[in-house]
Amino acid sequence: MKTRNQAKRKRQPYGQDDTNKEAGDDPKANGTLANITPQKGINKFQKRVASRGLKGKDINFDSASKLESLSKGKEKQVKVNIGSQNIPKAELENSAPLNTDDGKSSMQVKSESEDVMADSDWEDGPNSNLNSEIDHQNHISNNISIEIDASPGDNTAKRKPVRRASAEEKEVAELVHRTHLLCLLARGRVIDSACNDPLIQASLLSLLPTKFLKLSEATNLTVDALTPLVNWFHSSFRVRSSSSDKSFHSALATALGTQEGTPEEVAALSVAMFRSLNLLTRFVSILDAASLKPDADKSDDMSPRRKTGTGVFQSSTIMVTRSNEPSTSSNKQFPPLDVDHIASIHNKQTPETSSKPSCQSQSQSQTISPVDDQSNERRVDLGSKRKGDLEFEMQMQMALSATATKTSEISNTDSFKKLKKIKCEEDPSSSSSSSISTAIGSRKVGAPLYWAEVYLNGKWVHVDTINATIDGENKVEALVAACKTSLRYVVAFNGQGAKDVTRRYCAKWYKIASHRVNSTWWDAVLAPLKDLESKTTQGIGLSDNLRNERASLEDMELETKALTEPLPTNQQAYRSHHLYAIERWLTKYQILHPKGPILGFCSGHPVYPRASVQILHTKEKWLREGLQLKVNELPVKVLERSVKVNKGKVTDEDDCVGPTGTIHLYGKWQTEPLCLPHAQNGIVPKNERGQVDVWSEKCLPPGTVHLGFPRIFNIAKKLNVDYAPAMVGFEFKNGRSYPLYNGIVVCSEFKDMILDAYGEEEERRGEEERRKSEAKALSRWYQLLSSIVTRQRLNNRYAKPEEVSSCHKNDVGKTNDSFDHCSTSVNTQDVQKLVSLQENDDVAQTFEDDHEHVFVNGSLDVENSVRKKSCRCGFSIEVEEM
DNA sequence: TTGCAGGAATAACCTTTGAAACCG
DNA sequence: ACGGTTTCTTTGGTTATTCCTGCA
Repeated sequence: MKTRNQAKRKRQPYGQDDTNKEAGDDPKANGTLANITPQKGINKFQKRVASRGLKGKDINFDSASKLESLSKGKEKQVKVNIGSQNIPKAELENSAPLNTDDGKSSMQVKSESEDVMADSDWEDGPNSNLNSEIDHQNHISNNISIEIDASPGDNTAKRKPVRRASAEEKEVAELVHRTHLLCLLARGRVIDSACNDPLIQASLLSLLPTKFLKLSEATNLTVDALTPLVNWFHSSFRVRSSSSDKSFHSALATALGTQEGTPEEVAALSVAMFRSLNLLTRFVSILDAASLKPDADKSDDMSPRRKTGTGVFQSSTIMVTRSNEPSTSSNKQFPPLDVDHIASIHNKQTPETSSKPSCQSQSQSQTISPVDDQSNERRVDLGSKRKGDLEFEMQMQMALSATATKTSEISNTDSFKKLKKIKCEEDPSSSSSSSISTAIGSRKVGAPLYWAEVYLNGKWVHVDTINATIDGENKVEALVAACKTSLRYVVAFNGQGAKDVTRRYCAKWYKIASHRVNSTWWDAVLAPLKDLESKTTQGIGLSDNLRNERASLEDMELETKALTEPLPTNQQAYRSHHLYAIERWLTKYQILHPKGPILGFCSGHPVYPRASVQILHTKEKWLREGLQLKVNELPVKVLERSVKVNKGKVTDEDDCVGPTGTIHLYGKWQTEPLCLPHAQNGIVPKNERGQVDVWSEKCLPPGTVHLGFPRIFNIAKKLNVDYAPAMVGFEFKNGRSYPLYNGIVVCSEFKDMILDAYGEEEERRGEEERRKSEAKALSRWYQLLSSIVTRQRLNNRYAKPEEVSSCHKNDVGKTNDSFDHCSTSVNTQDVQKLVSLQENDDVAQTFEDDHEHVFVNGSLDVENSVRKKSCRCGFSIEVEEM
């Protein structure tokens, strides 16, 4: 049996910690990719999309987003439906005492709308004082909408209504997120396997200048040795922002032929090239999955692409679907610090780009122009791009043109010279930002989404040929952030396997942790892939030992990185930081134990390791976990009992804070495994209520067992065995909690005896039930047939001769029909006997008269102490047995 | 302009073992 | 007076999270 609490825990938790606890629900049992089906997510997602299409008028996303745009000062007419409580403003004003369940939101809307509507037509509306109560009710029950004419000057519209995601929306978002992740993983594996194609590798080798061929024989390659190769590749392969609908493998071949492709293809080609040179190489991709949080997807969900069903799941280029995050401000396109040079380009380029954009940039501006037919590139929804976005994209394209065509014939304006100059001055890694490629349809333009990792001298080295960057793992995060992409999952693919290497590229794990899916699930998904990845011997014949060493070395490296994260400088980060904590952000039920060591300070607050944070519980709650307090332990924290507990009781007594007015909390270190009194002489130790609280098996007194069967207490009682009702939880109803019982607790030695007797008793009960139901059926047949016989007899006696024959026929027909339907449950012979009995004149005579029923004792229902008595005429009554 | 702190708002979670009135 | 039955009632405090505002 499930208590309410247990049932409620199905709800999706917010926190990361809680998320991990939820692992039990996850499809991790078999750990293979095939077993972790995205079907549930797809179904829910489709359902949601479908429902969105129909529910345009609801207060949900649609209205909320309309109001949101209203708040941004655009003049719009907005319809607001407040669920079923849609009351015109005039009524709202005149019905102050109106007490509705949703009264709060009604009033809220009212106050927020008052000024908005001051100039509206509402003033001319009918006087609601004239409305009768009935009219009023009608208004409420009919779905009336409020129309608001908002003008930019309205200051009440400044504050947009806050609509928060429900638990269901969160669940859907998470399922979509998981499904998307699985799709992206699958995509990564496709690319990885394409990189192993011998034909492609051979073609790449044939393209390679001979001086690089010797790299394949070198043993101790350094980063520097790779630089010329990377530069050569960077200059030989151009990044194009379009994609085709071809399979990835053939698209890759095409890209190889034209030496031009999407970032994904170019990165894949670079991986293939390294592999062709016998370098152990991974294809690395940022899995930019749909957001885990519902709100972040709001703008996306409204986009036509998803609405028409050609979204993430059907796109052939999953990696480059549109951004999930709404663009908020053009200024945010560039971070202030780490990528200063981008900002400098931004500043320098703006006047020139706006005045004379190059033809190249125009031809590449398919993300801006909705009517670009110059190429067969996919058309992309304009969405809600603003001036800042457009500017940014133009500048990006300028930058792109500058690098992608630096050896070609395209205009060689001053701006390009400047770009190149900047590029040369900067170190190779930061130059990447000026030569950022463009992902089609993405507002996360230029984010490095794909690169390679080459295994050099015992270390996986970041190699981004698209941006001509080597060993720039520390810069990826800043670049990604600069391009409004989130670096939540960085996955390295190799040998049909995959490994999460996010840690290598992420300095501030606490910032992304909450945007990542439940780690238990993710680890379970990756476990088989990680195995495949570590087993791969791509190009190098490694022994098992060496491979394991390599894998564990990397694991250690990532682990070290995870454990040595720098202290955040803002306090808020410590609220849910996985490594550090400060005292002020601890909850009521948390404490630092031991209080130390101090790892540093943040705004004057000492920083402690998160591992020192301990959960506190009351004595009772520890008991439920099978733990009891050690002797002489004092509470580490004492809380004032909440007002509610004292409410309704005599306040005078409770004003003085005594032991009853406080809550004593203890830490786990103050507890020990539960040591309950042992059952003795067949007597079950009971609590003060004469029962046993069975929160779990741990809470059972030693020597006893829990028999969770209905009615089993009867058996124990009958056998004269000592027992206690098993209280298994609470049901919360009507503002109160009721204990839930499930079976009994008895001493172990009686277990078999009771179970045997219970089995027999249940068998007997089942038999009795069946017998009763048969008897009931028989009795009903009896009644039916009696009435038919009576009717027939009346007809025979009083009806005219011609009617008799027809009536007789009808009745017989009816009876036969009934037999056809019910003969299975009732012995037909019995019924026939009854019929013949009733046809006997003597009996018929009895019924014919206004006879007095004569009841004979029928069956007794033992459970309800009800005896059923029947008259021979078929009439029966139920009598309670005293 | 940006990031942070702090406050406010909100959704979800957690709570956790009758009593008074009535009637026969 | 007593014992059994019916009716009443349908939380609200705490926490996590997010949004907003003001400030540096």
